[in-house]
Amino acid sequence: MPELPEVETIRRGIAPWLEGQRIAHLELREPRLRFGVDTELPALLAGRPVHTVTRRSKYLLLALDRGSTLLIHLGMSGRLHVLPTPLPPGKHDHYDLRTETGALLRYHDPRRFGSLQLLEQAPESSRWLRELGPEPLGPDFDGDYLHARLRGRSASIKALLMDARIVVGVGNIYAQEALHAAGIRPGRAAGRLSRPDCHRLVAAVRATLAQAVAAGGTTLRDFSGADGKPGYFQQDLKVYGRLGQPCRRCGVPLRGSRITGRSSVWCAQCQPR
DNA sequence: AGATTCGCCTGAGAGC
DNA sequence: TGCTCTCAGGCGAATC
Repeated sequence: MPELPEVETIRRGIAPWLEGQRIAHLELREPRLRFGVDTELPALLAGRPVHTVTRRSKYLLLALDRGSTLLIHLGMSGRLHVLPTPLPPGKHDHYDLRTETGALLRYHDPRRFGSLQLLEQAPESSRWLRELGPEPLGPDFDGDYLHARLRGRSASIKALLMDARIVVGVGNIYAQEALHAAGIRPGRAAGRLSRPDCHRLVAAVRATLAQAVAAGGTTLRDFSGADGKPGYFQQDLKVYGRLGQPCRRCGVPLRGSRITGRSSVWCAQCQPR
């Protein structure tokens, strides 16, 4: 389930194979991804250069010529692998992107929640990116900003931490981890967080994500990097998926609940309010 | 406007 | 063994 660290891991893995190369061919075997992939895309992409591979939120942006951008989202089960040698496509291998130097990128996505779209406009003003909040590891995400955005909001802090309009890239795993690290209960009303709470939480979000990026992401079931290797942040998880097990910090059994439809685990002792 | 739920998907695991 | 049920979740759309 790719969140920011997993997408960043993929970006770092594929960028050296794509930047400065030309697209030879897109083989689109299954256009029924999210929103439906334009079946004209192979014709539109053939022969075009890839200048840069960047990330915004959980999107990968391949900057092409003429101001176009190929926008890739991995949904929650998407994987992009660089294949050292061509292999016959398997089930759920929905597209291949081949460069003129022969690099082969293969997209695999059992749940098909991912998307592939060609933008002809500046990506940051597209409907997909324009409403997004700041990058959690960037300079605009700080305690004062978060405090201002949470003021007056009655929804849980966990729900708003996962709201991409407030801050991007934080999904269910890292929201739970950051809240544990900051000592804040996930179900607490966001508007009731003090300014120091917000500073602590921002520091925890940044530290958690940075550690996860350094570890190559979290591999639970199906995530792996562009080289096919799994991440290893899962061994550092303090609360996610550990309902009933002892808190790694204090030993008390971890509690769980459902917050806006998503499972949440926390420590009643380390996260008092 | 804000809060919450639904729907899109398939695979894994539990229970019978 | 094999069926059915539940859960997982990013995120846009729909609903409350």
